[in-house]
Amino acid sequence: MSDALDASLRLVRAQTALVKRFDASLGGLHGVSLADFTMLLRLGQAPGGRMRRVDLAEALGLTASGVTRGLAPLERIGLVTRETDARDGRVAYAALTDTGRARLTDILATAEQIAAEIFAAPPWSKEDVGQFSALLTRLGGTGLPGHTPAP
Amino acid sequence: MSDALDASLRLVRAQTALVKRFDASLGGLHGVSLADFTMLLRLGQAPGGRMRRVDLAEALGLTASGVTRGLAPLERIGLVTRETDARDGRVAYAALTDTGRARLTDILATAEQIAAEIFAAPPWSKEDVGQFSALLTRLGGTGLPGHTPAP
DNA sequence: AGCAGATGCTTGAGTAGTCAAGGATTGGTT
DNA sequence: AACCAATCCTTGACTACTCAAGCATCTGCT
Repeated sequence: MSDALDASLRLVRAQTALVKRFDASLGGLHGVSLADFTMLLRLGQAPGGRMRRVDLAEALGLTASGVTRGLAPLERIGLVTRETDARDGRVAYAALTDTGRARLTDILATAEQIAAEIFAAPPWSKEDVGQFSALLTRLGGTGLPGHTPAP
Repeated sequence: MSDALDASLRLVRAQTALVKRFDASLGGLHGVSLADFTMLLRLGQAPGGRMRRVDLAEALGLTASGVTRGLAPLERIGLVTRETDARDGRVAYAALTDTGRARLTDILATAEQIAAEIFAAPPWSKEDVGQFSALLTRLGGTGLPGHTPAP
């Protein structure tokens, strides 16, 4: 088996393990999944804490229906609200509520901690993590805006 | 946002993109998903092309029920059969059929080609891929047995 | 003005997994 | 010999997505 195929299969395994770990900690401490957190985080990075739902889908690599379904529980528990556009009756915005913004701060702190733990053990040097991230970007993660790994 | 969290989120994105690509090509050419291929591949690596279902689950990072559900369509189309253990009535084996083995050969060739394409573009040097794979191993991918990336 | 096509969003149906519960079989302990 | 606990596997109910279809609204062309 080639290194390339080996790396591909390992990537799949690594992701499921990583998601499981985030889901366990985020779910236990804050009652949200990694997918929930990712949505909240992306909204938090947008100006005004709001985005058109279709743009959110694009930014997260989901379909429009994935966003509809994913936001529903967050709206239900009051972290996100739906807002309309005065000019265009088709579009609906997803916006962080004040509660949502506050919760996001806490959740982000937990997520940072989990990520730090994951990459704490060798062979992860600080440079490794940066390079690893850069390499992953090539694999389809356009990633999040405004982030450039430390040189 | 830390590099560690950034890398984690990119990993998730990269995996979904990679899976989509494999699924599209493998599905189009052979009618199987990446998950199907992974199951067949693991069986193919086992002595006699057969494993206890519970061991297959462990090897793939799935639950026992995930294996039951995942193997069902492969049994239905005749790539895998169920075998019993003469000594222990509880266990059931999953075994590649001759057809399954032949199909696996073809599918593997396609998978190798896809992986090669994915890692063909810069910044992927041969060493990068090997190191990348080694780093991924730390993230929970125990990976597949018997593979050591080229030095 | 009015229509055609594009855009934004939701919904129904399907897929791939999880967990929890349950049935069958085995093996160890008395 | 009889039971109790552990092991293997499947099934029902759920989650989180996908795609395809559908509805409402907007925009550009005539």
